[in-house]
Amino acid sequence: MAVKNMPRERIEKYVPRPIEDKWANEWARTGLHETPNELPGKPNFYFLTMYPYPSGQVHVGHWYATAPADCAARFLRMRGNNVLFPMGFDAFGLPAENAAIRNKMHPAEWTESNMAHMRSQFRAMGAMIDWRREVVTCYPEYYRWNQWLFLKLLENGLAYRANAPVNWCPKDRTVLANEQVIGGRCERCETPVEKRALEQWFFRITKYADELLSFEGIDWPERVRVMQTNWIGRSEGAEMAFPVEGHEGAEIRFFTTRPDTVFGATFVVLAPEHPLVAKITAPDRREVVEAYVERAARESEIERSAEGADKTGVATGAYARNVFTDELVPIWIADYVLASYGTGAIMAVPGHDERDFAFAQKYGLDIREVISPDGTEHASLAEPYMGEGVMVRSGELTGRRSEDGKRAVAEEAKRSAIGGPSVTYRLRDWLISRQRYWGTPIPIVYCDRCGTVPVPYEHLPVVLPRDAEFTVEGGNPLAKVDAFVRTTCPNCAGPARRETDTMDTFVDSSWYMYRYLDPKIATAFMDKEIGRKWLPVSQYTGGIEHAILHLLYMRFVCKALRDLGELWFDEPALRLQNQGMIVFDSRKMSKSRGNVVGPDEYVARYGADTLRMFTMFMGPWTQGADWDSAGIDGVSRFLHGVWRLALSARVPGERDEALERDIHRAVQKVTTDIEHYHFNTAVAALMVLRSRLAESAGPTRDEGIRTLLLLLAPFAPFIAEELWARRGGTYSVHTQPWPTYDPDIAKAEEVVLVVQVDGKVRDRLTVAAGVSEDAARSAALASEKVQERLRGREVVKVIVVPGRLVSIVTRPAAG
RNA sequence: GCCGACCUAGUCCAACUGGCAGAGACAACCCGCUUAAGACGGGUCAAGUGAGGGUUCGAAUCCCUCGGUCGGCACCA
Repeated sequence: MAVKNMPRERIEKYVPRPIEDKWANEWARTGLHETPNELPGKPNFYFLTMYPYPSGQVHVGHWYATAPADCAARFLRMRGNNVLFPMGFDAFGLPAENAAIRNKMHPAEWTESNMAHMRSQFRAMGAMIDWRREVVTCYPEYYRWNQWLFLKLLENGLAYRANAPVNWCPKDRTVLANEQVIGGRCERCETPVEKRALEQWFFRITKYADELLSFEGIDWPERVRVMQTNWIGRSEGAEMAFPVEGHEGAEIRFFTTRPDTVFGATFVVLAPEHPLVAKITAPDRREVVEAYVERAARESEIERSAEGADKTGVATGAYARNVFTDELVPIWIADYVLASYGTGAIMAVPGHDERDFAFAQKYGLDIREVISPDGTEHASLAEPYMGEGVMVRSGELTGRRSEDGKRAVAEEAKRSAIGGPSVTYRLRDWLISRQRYWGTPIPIVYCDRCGTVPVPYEHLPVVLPRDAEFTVEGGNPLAKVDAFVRTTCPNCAGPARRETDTMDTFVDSSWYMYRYLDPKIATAFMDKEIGRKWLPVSQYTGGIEHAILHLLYMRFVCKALRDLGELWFDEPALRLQNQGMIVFDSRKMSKSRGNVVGPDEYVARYGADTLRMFTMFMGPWTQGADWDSAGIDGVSRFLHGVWRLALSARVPGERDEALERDIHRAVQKVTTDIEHYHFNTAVAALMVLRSRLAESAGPTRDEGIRTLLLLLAPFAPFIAEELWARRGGTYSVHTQPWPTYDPDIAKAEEVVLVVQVDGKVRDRLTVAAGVSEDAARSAALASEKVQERLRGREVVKVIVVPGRLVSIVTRPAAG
């Protein structure tokens, strides 16, 4: 190759670090990342990415989340939008408290120093963060609005206190939301969770269950929608009640999705925690029942499910009347019935439910067929039949389709005032109380005279006291701070005690996107004037691990605030894009596993630009990746190559139309790839363009280099800025308009047309790109090689795919 | 157990609405540069798409069965 033999030009070596430091300073000095609330002629675009927990270092997981998001945000800015890309810290939470116990350092100090370090790391990354808008949730300026939110919800019946069996983590010594219990274990420390009955505060998210099932008007990934839908778990059916025999007024209420099977309800099962258990248990069964209830309370969910399909239970000795068959059926208790779902009781239909079948078999209870697939009665059932069919042994309803029977039974229940059609959800109300120090104090005071009294709005914030003792024995340090606990009642001025529970940190993150707009405003949770310019969020990105928890709470709070007249939209974020998780050796990275990969050494060795591009190059962003730094050299070589290319001397030559086409193609490819978050293929397109330009000459080469730098800017902002400046471009490359492309130029002039005969490629013809179907067909049929194959055969069919191929189908010629 | 995603060169990954399996990168190998190694630059090599079946002129792509990996849910009545 000609280029190869030319004397190598002496070009200064690319040394990333000094350049990156220089531009980071320059950007800060010139306020390049400060987004105004309005920019004439440019529409606002709110690009939100999930804020991190200030664990102490920005690890590669954060890079994986942030660098591609930043790339997309920068792209949108170059495309003419006024883009807001804020960042903050989810600064409350357990690790700070645990660190306090370990290191004798106050959680506030620990958090503060972590945030300082992480801010500088984000700066090194080059992300276009507008730090003037930073939100830090552990500052009173922030959390006073958590308290305000709590009071608002309380005022409107959306927050309440209840004694409920809750998930208790014995290690963290706090209550957990259902969402924080993974497989019966604490999400954080993996300790088996216990059940405890405690007075706790809840947010009434279930009120919005149905609305949360609708994703209308928002463009969210199917995967997240499915996960949230399953989590909410809407079930349609009927609620009904059977009276308890010999206990006037007592009845067992239950929910069923199969009211059509009620004629097969041969017993009733209560959860061990069901309030009626003590009342109805027969005297001779009392001892056994109490022992069972006690054992069930003691056992963790892990222990319970460890018993697997082997169901346990005891009879109460009491009976209920199945009002449809008019039979007396025994009432049992068993822990396979959950107190927290439906009414905590079921009608058991062993013939048509797997669990009830197993239970009935074990305890010798009646199994009756009431739904038959074909309408014929069977004497016995070898296994339960769960499908639809024809009702049998069902009184007046015998012979009906089970689908109709559902409605008929529910209506009958309504007519006889024992129940009616009903909907139940798997979703439970959101338990927000945490027995920990490092969180938002719940603004409630308990007064002996006035009871539970909300702290008046004008007394907010209830400030978390600084002095607290953090001990290994745990318990809530806040409860031991006398000066905090002891207070006066806002109502009667008498002595009172403060609530010492703090809020779940998911409360903080359920509305932080509103606070970014003006984190300083002291008169409201958000500056609504500014809010109208930005909200709802145009694009939200974040880890798929938040598909349920955070994203559901955030939607709920948005709807609640809307109903309180504080917001004017139904959904907080119009579009959502989830990146996959970054793992190490196929395992989640976590501090406890000690497999967290720190990015700093890579930044030191290769520069931030290389690491940024590498996080985007590893594979499809949505898919996640196994961290393997093996490929990072490829990206590094690419940037070195761009450096040499951009600083090389001009090469004299003619205009190059083929190169021009390649440039337009690259612009097209990179543009559409970023739009679809296909960063990996966009990087590949940049690599192609670089190598094409490296072997080119003339004015088109110069234009191409300019275009390459513009395309590179969102990916590798530092080197792009440096090279742009060195080539005489005006500051900053990041405020230049994004290059445009002409699809006509990008299109190839000539294409290779593949000609198949009976599925085998027989010839390739070079034809003009826009060639008509007819022309393609005749060209193919005219080909000599094709003619050879057609000898003695008859053409049955010719398929033409414009610009791609001609497929000729033949059969032996007749005769 | 149920639901979903994924499985393509040694490795990570591309491939539009079904149309010649390859864009890019790593590794390996070769060449250049170098006293040498490394670094750097240039090049070469490589799979018939997890297995089996089906639909189609044509399947990595659509359908069915099975296997593997990873998620979500998991006694939810």
